Amino acid sequence: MNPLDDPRLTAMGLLAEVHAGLIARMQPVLSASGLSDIDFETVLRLGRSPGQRLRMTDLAAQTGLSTSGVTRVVDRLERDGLVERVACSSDRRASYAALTDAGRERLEAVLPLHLRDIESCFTGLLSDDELTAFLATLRKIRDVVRPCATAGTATAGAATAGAAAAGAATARTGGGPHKQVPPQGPPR
Amino acid sequence: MNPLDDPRLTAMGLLAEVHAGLIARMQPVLSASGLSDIDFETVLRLGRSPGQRLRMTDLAAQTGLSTSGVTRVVDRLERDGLVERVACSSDRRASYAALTDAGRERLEAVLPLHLRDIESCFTGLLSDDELTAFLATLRKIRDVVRPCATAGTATAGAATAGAAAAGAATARTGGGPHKQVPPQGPPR
DNA sequence: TGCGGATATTTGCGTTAACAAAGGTCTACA
DNA sequence: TGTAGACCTTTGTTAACGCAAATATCCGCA
Repeated sequence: MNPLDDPRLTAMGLLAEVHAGLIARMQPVLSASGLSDIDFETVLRLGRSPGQRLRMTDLAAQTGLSTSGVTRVVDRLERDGLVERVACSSDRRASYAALTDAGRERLEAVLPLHLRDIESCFTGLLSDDELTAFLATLRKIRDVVRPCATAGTATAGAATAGAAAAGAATARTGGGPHKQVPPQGPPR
Repeated sequence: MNPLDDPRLTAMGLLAEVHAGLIARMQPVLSASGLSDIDFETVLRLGRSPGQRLRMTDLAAQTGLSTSGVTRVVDRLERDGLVERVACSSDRRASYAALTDAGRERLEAVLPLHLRDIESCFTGLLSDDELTAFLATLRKIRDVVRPCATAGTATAGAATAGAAAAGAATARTGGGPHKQVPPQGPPR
């Protein structure tokens, strides 16, 4: 038996294949709206955040991009008028990336089609129970590979300052010193 | 209720987060061995293929890279001595990327550590039943987003010529005209 | 045999992202 | 007050990838 045919490798490959396949399926709708994957994710995360804005660093933590990557994404989105930089009043080092009205409109325009895509290639294929189980398994893995993503739910201290959970959008609104969680590995 | 908090978006985000998190977790072991993600995937797929070789185009289909991307990956791997180009005797346009002994050794050297990583962050977290169910769900999605990946199992005709299934390594060994399946979307 | 369309690979060019370093700002502490 | 260290963002550099074009080869058909 070839050790290269280990079922664990197959499992990883299947997961990667599904992810890549879904991304590829979503792409036409997104790019028809003039947004790359990362553009869409950025705009979506801003839209989900309180005040439709996020500090550059928090955006980097949420998207998995480096901070310089975020700088350039926001450069592009700002050039297109979808996002604008807003100075942070409480910390002059920081700046917010804030969704503009045009950005919000663009986002709401793609959303129905995008949701239809997700529905038709992913969630809609599964029964309620199956989807629930699938998501539960994903969360179980997520909690191991990105432990900080679940922080911020119970502990109110500054120890939870790192990246915000993907779906929770619990970004801090500003203020105190940021005890940055040491990066748990090279980004991406 | 904010339409941006749709559970379908959360589901997609969770899947993406798990995938990215797993990749990040695997990276240290791989890069300690001098291989990038894509290097490892390339070498692994070659190792799994009959004769430890694959035509450039087939490699592109399996990895999701463009053909030019494969050219460059193989350039790098060849420079490092892990892979070599071998002329295809039956079609002088084509060339194989073939794993060298050094490539095979490198691959077998990382494999135990890599499998340990997968085990500790993914498969090992789940009961047998849960893993089975998870993989079944993934396959269900895969069959929709990448229909050609399951071809080649029953139908013996030339219609199955496109990409080989991720785990099956059923690459054609040469010969007939290649009815390339139209790309089912922009790669990656 | 000879021609035309299709296929396999490589190369030029533009875009994007990560890493490293720089510049400005904040907090803590003496 | 003043200094040290940490932090936020941006910019320069380098690497990787996709697209389009170029080149070589193959296959079908007259």
